[in-house]
Amino acid sequence: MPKKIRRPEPKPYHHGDLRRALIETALQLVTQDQDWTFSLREVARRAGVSHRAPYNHFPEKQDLLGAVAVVGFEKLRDGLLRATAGNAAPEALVEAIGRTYVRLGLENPALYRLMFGPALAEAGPGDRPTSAKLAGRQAREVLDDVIARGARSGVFAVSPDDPKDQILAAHVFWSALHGLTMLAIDDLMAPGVTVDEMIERLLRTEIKGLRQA
Amino acid sequence: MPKKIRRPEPKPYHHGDLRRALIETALQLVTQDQDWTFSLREVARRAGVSHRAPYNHFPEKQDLLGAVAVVGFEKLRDGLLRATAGNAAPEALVEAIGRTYVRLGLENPALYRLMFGPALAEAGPGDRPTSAKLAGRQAREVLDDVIARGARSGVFAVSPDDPKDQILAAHVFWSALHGLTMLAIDDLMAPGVTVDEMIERLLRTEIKGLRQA
DNA sequence: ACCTGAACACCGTTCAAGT
DNA sequence: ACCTGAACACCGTTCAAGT
Repeated sequence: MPKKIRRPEPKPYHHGDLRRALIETALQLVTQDQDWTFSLREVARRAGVSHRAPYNHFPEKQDLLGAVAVVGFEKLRDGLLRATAGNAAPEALVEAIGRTYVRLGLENPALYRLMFGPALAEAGPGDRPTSAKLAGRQAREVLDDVIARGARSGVFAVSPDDPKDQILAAHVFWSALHGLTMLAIDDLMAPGVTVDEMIERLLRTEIKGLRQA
Repeated sequence: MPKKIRRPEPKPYHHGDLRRALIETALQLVTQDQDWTFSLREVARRAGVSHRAPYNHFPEKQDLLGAVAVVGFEKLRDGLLRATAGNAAPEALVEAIGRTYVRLGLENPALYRLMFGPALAEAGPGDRPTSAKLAGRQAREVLDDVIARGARSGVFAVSPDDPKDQILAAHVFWSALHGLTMLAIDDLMAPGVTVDEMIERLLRTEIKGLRQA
């Protein structure tokens, strides 16, 4: 029998899946320390590698930020999907997805900021949309689907046969949710106005604006 | 007659109103170069002073960013005030202020990002809201006023006697406008969806959601 | 009171080597 | 192929002086 074949793990990953480890470490900085302005060197330090090592996996710091944002958007998408899993009435679905969206954003403000902040700045090779942007759009598609269901049921003033019409309606709802989440994170709401009040008021307004006249 | 009393301006402002000059220089970087991540040293360089000089007027870089954001919020407020100067019908006022808000934001994306980004992070002495936050709230008050006018005219489903009700309604509208502006700046809208389409759709939805049933 | 210049402890990124 | 370590050109902020 060879002596040390059973992986003594002399150091966690002096080689191995460093790419994944870096994303994980960065995500930890964002989620646990609520720090979305970490330095690449700090990530490398915590991952136990030299400050040069990340460049073997990400051409620029920007690309690591993008990778973290992708994970964030995937989490958001999963949460929204879970919130709309049943086949409730369209209004109830809109309420569920709206509450979930804002809650997920405020649960991890640093991650939300990163997702919609520096991570989106990359250009992407050849003007193609960045992977973070694509992940963001995929999260939004859950909203599209909820609106489409309302359109098909005839409850919403949205054409069931016109995808563009559904997408526009979903974008408006997304705008409201995104704006509220950002204003809440930035603490820009007037004193005395709570987020919960705002969510309920926003949902009532948006649903009314969406409903068949 | 004395020889050189007519201001030979040996150097623009080796002393003088450096504070204002720094804000002006930073604003130029943001507005003309669309760079809202400038360094303090770069601002000092362009202003023709040593990199230490700004610290005589701003305790931290953050405070200069805050001062720039204040100017941005004042410009936004002025624009919104101008757009709602007449006494048009409530719906027309909402449309005018909405279009103006998004237009102003997209006219200067870097400034809008700065205003709602790093500039808001400061804590402010003793938990008092930062001057940038106060300026942001003052800009929002123009929205409050438009909603209040609609409430008094009986067109909107908002109580004319309940300021909180008006503020909530204004916040919802603000959320939608802010969200759309951010999504547009971040280029997160689905391909094929234009900002103009979005503005019109958003205004129709919000006005419908606002109107008396 | 306001400015300069040197200094400190950091960055992101690159180069030249190591295995 | 992936890693290290030195190096470069920057930062924000502070200290010790200058006027």
